[in-house]
Amino acid sequence: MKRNSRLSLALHTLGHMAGDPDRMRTSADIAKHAGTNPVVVRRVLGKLREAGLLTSEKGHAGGWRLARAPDAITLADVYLALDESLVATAEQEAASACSVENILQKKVASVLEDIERSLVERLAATTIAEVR
Amino acid sequence: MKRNSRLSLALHTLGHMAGDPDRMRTSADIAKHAGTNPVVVRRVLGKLREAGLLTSEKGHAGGWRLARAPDAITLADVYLALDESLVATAEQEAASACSVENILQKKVASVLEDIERSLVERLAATTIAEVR
DNA sequence: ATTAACGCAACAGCAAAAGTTACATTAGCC
DNA sequence: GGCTAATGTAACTTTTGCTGTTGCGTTAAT
Repeated sequence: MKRNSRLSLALHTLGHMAGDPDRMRTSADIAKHAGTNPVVVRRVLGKLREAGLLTSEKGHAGGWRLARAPDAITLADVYLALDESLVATAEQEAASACSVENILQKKVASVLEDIERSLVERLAATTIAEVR
Repeated sequence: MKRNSRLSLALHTLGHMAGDPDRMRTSADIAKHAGTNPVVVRRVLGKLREAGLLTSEKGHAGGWRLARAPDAITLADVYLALDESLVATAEQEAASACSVENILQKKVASVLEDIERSLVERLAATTIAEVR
């Protein structure tokens, strides 16, 4: 895998699940297809389960499945579930004694927040049913 | 210093320079004010010099100064000069055999490119003369 | 009871960034 | 001319976050 791979892994997996929603997949299957490790898969998909996008079942015939219809899951849902950001977060620091620093922080933070919002909007326009 | 500190360091320094453009500053002065190391300062400011935003002079009375008027340097100029990105760059990979992956990559890359463009636009709206 | 799955914690390995040291070069100043 | 104070740069160390890995407990189907 590569940098910022959690989102890639998540989207990739959900994309495939969208194409055959009833099939149960094990983390080992998924890992093999994605070229990574089952534990990593469980780590990432676990977050999606917390967010209500996936369900997992333990035991012999266990594995992972979508928790709702593929066209009811957007790329933004996945992105937000992982709470990792594709936009650098402004450094939240105690207000410094230096006014230049304070003004800059406010400016940059406000720009980044807007950008992040608009990123999420854009991602919300596509569902995982549309990526196969 | 903290994560993504090159841009912070650069903006912070240029902000101060904008307030007193004729004063020559040594990397040691700047490092002290920014709580970092002169070599790090030279590394970062060196990129700004390459981009034509700063000039440096060697030798006894050497140091750093703005290369143009403070109101002719935008935050975008600084951001672009450092060619580090606040928006994660889409992974440029050889087209995979997996169509889901290919479609996703295209979608995500296109969103990220738009977002990056709009970030630069937003940063271009503020000059370093406005942050003090 | 066995087997095959997830859940989780702990640790190892790696890569990028920052920090540091060291030294060459340059330019002002006596 | 020699001294001093600055940049330029390379090499190394340290730190940090992420991925990968191992190990083991728990759960459920057969």
